[in-house]
Amino acid sequence: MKELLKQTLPFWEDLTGNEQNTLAQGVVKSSYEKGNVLHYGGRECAGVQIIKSGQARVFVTSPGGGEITLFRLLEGDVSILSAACMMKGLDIELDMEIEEDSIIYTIPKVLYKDISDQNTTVKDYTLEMISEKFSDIMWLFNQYVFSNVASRLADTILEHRALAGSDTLAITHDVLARDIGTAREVVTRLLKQFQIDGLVKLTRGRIEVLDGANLGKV
Amino acid sequence: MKELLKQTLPFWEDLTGNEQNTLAQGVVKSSYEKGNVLHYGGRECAGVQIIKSGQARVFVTSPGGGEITLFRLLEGDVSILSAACMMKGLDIELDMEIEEDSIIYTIPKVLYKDISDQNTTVKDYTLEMISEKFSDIMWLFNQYVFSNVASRLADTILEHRALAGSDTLAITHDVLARDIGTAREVVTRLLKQFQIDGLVKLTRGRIEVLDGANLGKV
DNA sequence: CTTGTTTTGTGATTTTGTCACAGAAGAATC
DNA sequence: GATTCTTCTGTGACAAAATCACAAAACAAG
Repeated sequence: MKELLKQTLPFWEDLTGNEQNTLAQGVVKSSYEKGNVLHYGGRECAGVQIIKSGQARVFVTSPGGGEITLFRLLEGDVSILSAACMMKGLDIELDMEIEEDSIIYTIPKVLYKDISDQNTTVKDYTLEMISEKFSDIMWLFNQYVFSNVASRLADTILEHRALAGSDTLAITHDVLARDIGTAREVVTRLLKQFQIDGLVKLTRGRIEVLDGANLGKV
Repeated sequence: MKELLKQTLPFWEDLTGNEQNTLAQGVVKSSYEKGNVLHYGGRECAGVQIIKSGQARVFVTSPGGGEITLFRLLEGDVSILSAACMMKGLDIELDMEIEEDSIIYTIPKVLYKDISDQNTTVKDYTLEMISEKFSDIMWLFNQYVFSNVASRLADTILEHRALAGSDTLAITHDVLARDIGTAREVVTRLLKQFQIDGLVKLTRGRIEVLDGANLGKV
């Protein structure tokens, strides 16, 4: 247990032995199945989450049902936004969908807050993590506002390729549509064109990247 | 001078007399004329800025020349994002356009950083301000992604009305287009429709809100 | 080898963005 | 006060993307 915390929390060594113990004892382990959806927002949130195994997708939702993926959490990632509610001034609504059966350790918000109040290194870490996510989302915002759908789609496919570490992706048009915040039909039509252009090869539930270099230039 | 700092910086009273003096002496005063554009981003930034008088608009720019306004700075506001470069992990590109002749006091980034490193209250303030901006931009992102242009336009008009404190706004279609990140022609067409619907009255360089209540429901 | 479910494909329509100008309102100059 | 000049607004034509409404495959399970 302490081993996991030591590996994932950069400030671990700066904690006192006492703080380390409190943390290690307070951490809560949970398992989630693929398809589960958690919600953070308003005045309620889980706390700082550590992904022990599995994969999750953090996204925003429109009243009309539309979605756009902000980022994914992979094994070893630490999610600070799931503790947003404890930050003064930070009031955002997020959903998290478990994409692969996951085991997640949660540092309850009160526990994290106490340690953060006492320990400057932890506070610095929090600020840094928030800043990082802020940057990520600014980047996404720019992409969304200023790029056309085709190039956003191409980028997402390349991201998924990097994630999978393979040219063959087990992914549906629907997932891609949710990632980039558009309609499934639009993705289908564009992929069709990508295939005609020789960039990808399509089969049901599967996309094979044939020409990553040119896909990146779309 | 100290008076201004005391009024705008909530952590002022928590500083030591020494820190207060260092700050007061280090602050730089500058004046900017309407139309000036400043850029923050990458590894360079001004520092924490205090708007003594005037008005400015902070926005992002696309390679193709498109713009979208993130927020405005008014008299008495403190801009923390203009010091983004000193925050580890926070790497964003922003522009700031002076909309009214302004006098701005800047706390140089090194100075702010030193004080922030020594004083927990200042660090808390920084985290809170960043979080607030993060929230604002998440809200904007949601608006942009999930609302149609008409309702975004209506909302912006109402914001400008609140800002001006009057139903008659001295504003051009172009400004509104930059605010909501669309083309000027689109704004012209929509405003035309708003006028037909009896929501606003249009004259050159001027929009009069006739029915704010229904404009909010667009 | 049916029956269901998930995924993909397509046409028709609407909304929004882009391009290319034309016209109008004010400001500046003669 | 008439004329240029500049800024702002209006519009038609077209392209890109979103939305709606289904149909057709592909696969899974019984």
